[in-house]
Amino acid sequence: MNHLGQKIRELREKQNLLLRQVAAQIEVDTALISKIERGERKASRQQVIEIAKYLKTNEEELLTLWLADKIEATFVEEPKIAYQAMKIANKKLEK
Amino acid sequence: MNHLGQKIRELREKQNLLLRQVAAQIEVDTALISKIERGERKASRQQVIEIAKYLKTNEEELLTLWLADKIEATFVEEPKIAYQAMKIANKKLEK
DNA sequence: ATATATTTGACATAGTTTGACAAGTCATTT
DNA sequence: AAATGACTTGTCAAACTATGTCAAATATAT
Repeated sequence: MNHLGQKIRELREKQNLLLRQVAAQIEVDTALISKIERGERKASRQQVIEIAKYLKTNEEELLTLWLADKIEATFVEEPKIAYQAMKIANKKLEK
Repeated sequence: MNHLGQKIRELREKQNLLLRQVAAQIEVDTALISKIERGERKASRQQVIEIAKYLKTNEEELLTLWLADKIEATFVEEPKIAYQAMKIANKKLEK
């Protein structure tokens, strides 16, 4: 889990930006960005879009990581049946 | 979506049981079972277990359908990126 | 040591989910 | 055509969960 947060942190550090700077841009508290990067809190869809814009990165890529985190959170409590359930869910996508 | 509800209805009808009978066993309102079967409401994990017991079917199989529904619900609003996100999430399971 | 950056925990509040209830439809029986 | 039985639908309060902020704690850099 936490593909999104790791990616955001990587992008932010590469550009030498502070949490506070990202926070100011997307108009939330610094603590929230910190939590998002460490996977302690989920970003909203809209926040992901704004972060992508500010970090000048591909919006769709970030949203994909965000969604992957959501999917993983769904099955993390059910390791025994997760694989089989994923297989079933996947059928929806092949159509 | 709604693998679980369809399966429950199928099992219930095969055994000629009424909604009200299932409802009584798992101690909820009939309306709730109706909604679960039609996918209007999610069953709780515990309800799935109790339904499996009462309908004399494999608990793990029902829980797998229940989880598949939850996974599908996660990506249904994101059709464009769902496939790629599923691919990423899947990596967790191959380990 | 000080200043700056980040993390943590607690909190209020906003938002969502839950299950029950009452009223509704629809099909069958009397 | 009224009554009955099975199921469905809409609404509501209560329970639960998520959200973002604040203040304080900790870590890092100068």
